[in-house]
Amino acid sequence: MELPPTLLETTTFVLHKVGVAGRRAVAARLAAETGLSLWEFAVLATLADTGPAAQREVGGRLGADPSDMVRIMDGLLREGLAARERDPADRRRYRVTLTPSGRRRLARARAAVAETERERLAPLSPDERAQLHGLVARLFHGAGG
Amino acid sequence: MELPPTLLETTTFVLHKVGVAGRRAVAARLAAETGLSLWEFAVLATLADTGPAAQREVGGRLGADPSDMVRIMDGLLREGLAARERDPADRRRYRVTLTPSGRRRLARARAAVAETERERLAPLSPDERAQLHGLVARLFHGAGG
DNA sequence: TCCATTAGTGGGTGACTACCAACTATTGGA
DNA sequence: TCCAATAGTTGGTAGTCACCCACTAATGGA
Repeated sequence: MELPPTLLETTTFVLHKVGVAGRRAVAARLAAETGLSLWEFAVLATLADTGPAAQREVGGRLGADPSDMVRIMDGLLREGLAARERDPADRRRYRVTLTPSGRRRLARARAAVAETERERLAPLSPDERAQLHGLVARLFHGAGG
Repeated sequence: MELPPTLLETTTFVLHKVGVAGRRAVAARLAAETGLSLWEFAVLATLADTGPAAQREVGGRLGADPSDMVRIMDGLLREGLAARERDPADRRRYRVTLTPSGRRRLARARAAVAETERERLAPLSPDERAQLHGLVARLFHGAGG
């Protein structure tokens, strides 16, 4: 692909290409090494980072539709990576928790993601990687998610 | 969206989010101000940057499937932004050219893209924008497109 | 002259994403 | 006690994206 200068000079364009390729790489490795989808990984990570939570709260954090959350959670339950029980204080809610098995799977997933990350960012020095992360993080927050 | 640290610390993740949001913003503005899709813009830009070319060559440069190129080109022809005639030297090929009208539309499109780019990258100083562009460009080439 | 190859075309698919509407069970306040 | 609001669930849609196959017309070399 010998892209024309007009496109190569557009930061947004290159950024998008790199972002999509990166996401694909992470998703592929995650699936191959842990059997998890990106959404499943995100949910497990959320549970680990913020503790047990209602299904809707997890979905809200990740920007996932409640109806999609159900299906993601179904998969995690089926594999015993997460557990859910009704919240005694409000029985409409679930209290979703990470199981020990889920915690182990998450550890493997983190490693897979980190490894892919290392590969993809290999052209940059550690300083540059930190720079890049800082810049896109600012854009991320600046754009309101 | 209060994303969990695990995801926020993953450069690939944030990069993807920013990339997709940026692309959407550019596409929306492009559509609103010029009626062009991103692919149509890319094709016009390619024709302007590299001169008249066969349909397949344009598609090859952009990484677009030949069958998709046909449909994109149909739209451009319908609006009189591009013209195609059979290449006399090899009548299987088309020789696709940019019309004056296409050139004017492209100019407007470039302005729309540049404006959106300015908005999206507003949180960064000019130096930082250049830095970001340099970093992602290296990743783009490093990853082989 | 025959045939493998190439440019362009038309029709279509499968994956993914992000949605939406309608429903049940439950809650908490009027 | 009644009811609006909420958590979760089910089923389904619409758009995009990147493909793939089969076909025609034309080419150029054996």
